Amino acid sequence: MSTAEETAGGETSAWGEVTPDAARRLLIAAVEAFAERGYHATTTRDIAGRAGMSPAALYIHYKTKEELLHRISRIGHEKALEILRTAARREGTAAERLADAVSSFVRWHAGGRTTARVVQYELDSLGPDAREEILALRRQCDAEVRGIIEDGIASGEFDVLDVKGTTLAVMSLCIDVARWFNVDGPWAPDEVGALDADLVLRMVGVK
Amino acid sequence: MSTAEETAGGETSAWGEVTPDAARRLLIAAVEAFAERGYHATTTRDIAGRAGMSPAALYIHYKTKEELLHRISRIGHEKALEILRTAARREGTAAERLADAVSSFVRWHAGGRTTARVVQYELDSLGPDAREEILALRRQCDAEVRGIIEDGIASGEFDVLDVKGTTLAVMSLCIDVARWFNVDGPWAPDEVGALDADLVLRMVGVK
DNA sequence: GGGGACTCTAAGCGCTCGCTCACCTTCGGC
DNA sequence: GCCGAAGGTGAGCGAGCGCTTAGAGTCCCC
Repeated sequence: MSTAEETAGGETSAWGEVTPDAARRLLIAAVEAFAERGYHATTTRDIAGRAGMSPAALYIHYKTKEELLHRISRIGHEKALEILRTAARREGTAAERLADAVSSFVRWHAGGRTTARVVQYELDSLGPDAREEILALRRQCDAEVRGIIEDGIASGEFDVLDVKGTTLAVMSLCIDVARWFNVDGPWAPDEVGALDADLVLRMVGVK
Repeated sequence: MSTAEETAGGETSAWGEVTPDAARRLLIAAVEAFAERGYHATTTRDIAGRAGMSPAALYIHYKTKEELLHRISRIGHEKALEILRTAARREGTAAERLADAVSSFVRWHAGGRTTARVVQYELDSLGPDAREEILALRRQCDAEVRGIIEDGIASGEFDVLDVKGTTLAVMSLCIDVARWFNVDGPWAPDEVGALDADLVLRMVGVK
């Protein structure tokens, strides 16, 4: 049960808010199809077929194919933001919070690679308005990470030359996991999370 | 340095080997179109139009639209490999060679973002045979970076826990530049290259 | 048990896609 | 000055696209 299980791993919880059931099945089918082939190469017939429905059924629940991508992007970014926000606001030193943020964010990208891939790489397929809405969420994600780094500098824990650039690099490390991570590869999401957390701490001058 | 210059920056040199002139113009037009809209969202009419030709002219020089992507991917990966190989084989300490590799590789991704975007993110749009050929080049790129890191460990310069994971992280940092870099943004390619080189040296435990 | 809301389907519309084909130029060699 | 190759065009083919529509099945409330 590769696909269903992978999607179930940490993602169905996020799709739980999507109702009714048929709409959720279509959305999950769309995530899988977009992740595999890309938004433009995916046909509405393919999405409906994966959900076990006729092509027309899609349009009962969604106005257009783009609305599916929009919904997926928004829910995915909200989940990403929640992950980072949780890590940023917990108790602990800046180093602990940064390591927590990176490892959980990386775990999300690795374990939910299907969703993460769509969320991170299909943004440009959205129309201008939808893209701007999603970009605002993305800036909030950046801000959470930057906040932790600034805290660490203020407390003297971190030694950082360029806050904005280092923040971008941290995000790069996390997001790029969605590009290369392979479920059948040698790593478990936990391992990549721990490894990248260690590397990020080195980047900010801890140890 | 708009599109023409950006393309000229480090890329037309690479396209110089493409002849005749019309074939090169089509190829450059395809790079721009693929980078802007993605492979599947780009039409052959758009490519031909950008090159100032009729839609049919494309098929005099290329058998299919996919052949264009294949050619772009191969030439781009060969250029990337050449950049990394040059840095890996120069004189100097492992730290100097790693910093050189990262900064020049990042400069290529930032300055030639148009090409790099196609090369790094449109791989899955190729057919199985072509993809496998390109993946072989990509593995060679990884190997060059891993080689430098292993040299640094052997010489005692670097302190690295996981060679394979650290190599992947270094590549992530470089490649992801193609996703976020904006020509009109606050950074010059040189600056990003220097910043990321510094961060990578921290990751391998130098300083 | 009849009516309305909701869900889904079969069929297909209009359009654009990748690609082809018949034909037209341009030009160097003799 | 004629000829064949090379490089180009306008028109258009078959296919598949996103999406619509007319109508059938199902369920719940009265």
